[in-house]
Amino acid sequence: MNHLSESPPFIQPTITGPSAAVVARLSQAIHEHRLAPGTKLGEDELSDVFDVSRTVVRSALQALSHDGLVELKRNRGAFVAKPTIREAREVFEARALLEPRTARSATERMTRAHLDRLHAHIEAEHDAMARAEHGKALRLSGQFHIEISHIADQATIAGFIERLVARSSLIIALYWQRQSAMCEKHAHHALLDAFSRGDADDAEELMKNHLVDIVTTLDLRDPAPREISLGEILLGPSSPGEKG
Amino acid sequence: MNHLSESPPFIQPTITGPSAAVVARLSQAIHEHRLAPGTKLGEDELSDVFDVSRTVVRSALQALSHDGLVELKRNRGAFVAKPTIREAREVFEARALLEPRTARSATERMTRAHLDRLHAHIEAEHDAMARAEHGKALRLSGQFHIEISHIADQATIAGFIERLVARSSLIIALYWQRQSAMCEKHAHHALLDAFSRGDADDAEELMKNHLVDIVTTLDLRDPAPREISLGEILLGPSSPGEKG
DNA sequence: TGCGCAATCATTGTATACAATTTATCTGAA
DNA sequence: TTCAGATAAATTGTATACAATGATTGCGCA
Repeated sequence: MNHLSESPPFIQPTITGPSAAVVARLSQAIHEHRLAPGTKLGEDELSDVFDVSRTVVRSALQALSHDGLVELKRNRGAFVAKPTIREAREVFEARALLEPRTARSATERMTRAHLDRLHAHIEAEHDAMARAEHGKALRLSGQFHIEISHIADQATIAGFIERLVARSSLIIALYWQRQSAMCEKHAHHALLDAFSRGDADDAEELMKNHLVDIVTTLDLRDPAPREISLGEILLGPSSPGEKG
Repeated sequence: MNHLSESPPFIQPTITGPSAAVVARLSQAIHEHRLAPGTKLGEDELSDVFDVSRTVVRSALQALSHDGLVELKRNRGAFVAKPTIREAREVFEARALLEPRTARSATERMTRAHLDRLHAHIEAEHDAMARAEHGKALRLSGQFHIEISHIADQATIAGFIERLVARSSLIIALYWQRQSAMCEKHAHHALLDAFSRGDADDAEELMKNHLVDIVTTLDLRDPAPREISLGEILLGPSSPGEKG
């Protein structure tokens, strides 16, 4: 179709060389929910799959861990990150702090070329949805936010938003309630409309509401399934079976 | 004196093991301006100094590069990062977006223990200033902001602020104008006062102004010293000596 | 004398070998 | 049968050896 179809992932090239390719493949797989949170990422296995040495695999895993996509446990290995409910809330609080203002800045700097690019992006999202390619649709949906942050032309903040969007993908994988990603499409259309009208106030407000909507579709109620408290739940606090 | 005197650096343990120690030593040295921006960080040299293999040095350098303290140039080596004026502006725009609201949140969660801790911190800053230990004073000054972000109890945002403070240290090393860090002390005192009064509005406003003050003490005017334009400056635009 | 080129040197990037730790399996006794 | 302990296998952490790239120096030529 267009350049968005197989576009490389969004993590900017903090690292280069072969490990960058491994980072790209892994992060794309995580963003498309082909790798579920908690999945073990064995070094030998990855070096075998990608036909590179463990050295570059380890470098890639370290990079991914810095971006919050992978969790490294010493002497235990690498796992696809599994954000807790608390972390999920924090991520969207941070996004609420950064993205509305960024949408405003983007509006002020928006050019015709930018608008065309965003329009093509939404088309690609729509396409993926229509073909029921949910993973790809989700990845593109996140990338839309990143495109906006880049238009705002604040590399530092854009970097933060990239990290937050990446973690949001994991959060959605874990805590998504409904199957309807329809609202996404509508919200993105509305944003594009505000951009094309040059209405910065509206863009800021729409982004703010959009983020609230996303959180609303998540189930972030405090769950019981914490292994530590299991004994307490069954036996009451300070049971003799649990030591200090 | 107290635990703040030789406290470990603030980068939270994303990595563990020997490389964490290398990261700690290097980042502290950078924060205290003992390592100037642009300094080459040779792998062999570092592995010799810290008595570890190049493997762990490389891991440490990669971690530092992700935190923005070190710049990795492929096949060229690692250098202490040298933020441009543009990046400097971006960093403080990001801080302006995050820190005032964080100061508000911190106020709302502030306990007596937190207040005592911040008070001790300011004392340590004052001490370092009095002894003319400028590097240490600067590091503690940045750490004050990080302490506040931790009190706000938003790990994700706190992580961003840590990165921004780290880069701010480099920015100050490059673009500081006056020698007077006095304003810092006063501003921190005023913030502590707002915290102890539980005045969230005031804390937010003070933090906002404090950040503006810091930027004011920097010289972020567009400079000529770009090597590319040197020829143009001396010979006029599109001189035959420079090729496209 | 000044410039361009080439060979040498130094440094970084990658792969592999070894050490340390964790996990799984097996044996044996209660 | 079940649990504990010990041994074996698998995996990760670290060090070192080799390859590739970039910087430097010296030579030759104009």
